[in-house]
Amino acid sequence: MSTTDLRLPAHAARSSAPSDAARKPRARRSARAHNRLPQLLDEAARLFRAQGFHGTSVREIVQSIDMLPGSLYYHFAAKEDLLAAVYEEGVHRISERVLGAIASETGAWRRLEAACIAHLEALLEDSDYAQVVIRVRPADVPAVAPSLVALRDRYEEIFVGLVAALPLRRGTDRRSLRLMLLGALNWSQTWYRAGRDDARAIGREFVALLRHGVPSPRT
Amino acid sequence: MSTTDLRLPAHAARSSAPSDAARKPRARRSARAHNRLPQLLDEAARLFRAQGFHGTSVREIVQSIDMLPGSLYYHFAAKEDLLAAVYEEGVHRISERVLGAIASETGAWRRLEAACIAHLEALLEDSDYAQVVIRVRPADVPAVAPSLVALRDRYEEIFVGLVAALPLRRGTDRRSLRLMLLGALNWSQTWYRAGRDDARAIGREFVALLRHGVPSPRT
DNA sequence: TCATTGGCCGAACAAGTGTTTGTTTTTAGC
DNA sequence: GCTAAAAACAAACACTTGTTCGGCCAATGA
Repeated sequence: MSTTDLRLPAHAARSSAPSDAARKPRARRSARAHNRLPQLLDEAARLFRAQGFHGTSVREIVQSIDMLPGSLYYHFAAKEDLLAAVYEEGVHRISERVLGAIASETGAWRRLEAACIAHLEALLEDSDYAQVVIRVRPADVPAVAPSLVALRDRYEEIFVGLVAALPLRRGTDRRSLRLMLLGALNWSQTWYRAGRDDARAIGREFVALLRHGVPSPRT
Repeated sequence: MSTTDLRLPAHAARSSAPSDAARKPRARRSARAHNRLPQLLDEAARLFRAQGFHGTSVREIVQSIDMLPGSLYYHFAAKEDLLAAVYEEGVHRISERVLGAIASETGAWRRLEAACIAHLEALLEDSDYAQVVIRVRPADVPAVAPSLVALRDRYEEIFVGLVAALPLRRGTDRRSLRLMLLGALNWSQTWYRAGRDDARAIGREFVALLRHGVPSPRT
């Protein structure tokens, strides 16, 4: 399912012939019981989210799970590939959540609203992985930037579809609509504070504002 | 005019008595002919905007203006204070631009629109300074974070006023309105591409969407 | 003309960076 | 129980990071 060309460490290099056609799906490496890759990813997500990519050192990441810096390079060829893995998982989680939310809804506007709420919940109250997707700029990680952009674009395709389904007057600029909505949603990461704000309420409010406009007086 | 408690280098320390009342406005240090502080700030803004704070080293900054790393510390006590200076200048520039734009407009909605367009122009097509304000997160620069937040909050007060002036139905949540609008505007930094997109058009479009809502069919 | 000092150089410092390599321990399959 | 691979250790490497500090020189105001 992995679409990023994630550069793996040397020991996991492609088997043999450089031009072997019919490459197997390459079953995920056995995965033993004692494998701290999940914890490694969790910690990386936590720190990348809180401090960004350049603001987080590999020592910081491995320290909190009692691992040594060098051990990271058994799992990933470089720090940037660790970020790529976290990012991919983040996109995966948001996608799942959003797709799940819209599946049970009918009606273009209700589906869009459900998607926005799910997007926000994942972004504000859920996992660190999702937040990394919004927090870290692909340009900060040159080696894997194209992969990250591709992932994000593919995710936003969901919203392209949702907006396309809206019953709008002919000639309406649906791109602006989408960009405005997603921008407002994503930026909420800046001002959102748990307890004070509520993801569901924000999502509903923003969609309503976009749908009906701001309520004008004496109407 | 400086509101950030910008920690200056040692040679510019407060004169003498620790508890001297009636402190002079402290006229800006003489500023000789040969002073490359402006170029230093320009380069810092350029790089902080493109690569973020942690992604930019002090050597990178001074190198492009043929300065040595140590010389930076004649002007600033720390790298973080350089960022603070750039940030402050950025807020100053956006503020000037926005205030200038709304001064010549009457009518609450027209003023808001003018402000958004000016905000976007500064953010997308104008100076690096303004972009730093949106790009760099205060949390990335702990030592001066409070100052940065205060600056940004003070700037956003302009929009609080503009939104407060809108003729809306009683009970409308003006905070959501403002957050949605500013969020959408700020996030445009992510997808905007010079040539393809146009700041003025984006501003007009977003304000229109917020005012009237999306145009529904057969109305 | 001369003392003053703003502005910067030159050279280093200690700490931290991502990464490599050889080796050891642990686990799974036969 | 033996073996082969997985997973991680231990210890370094080469380099970059932000920062310090003494000295130097040109410009400035008297």
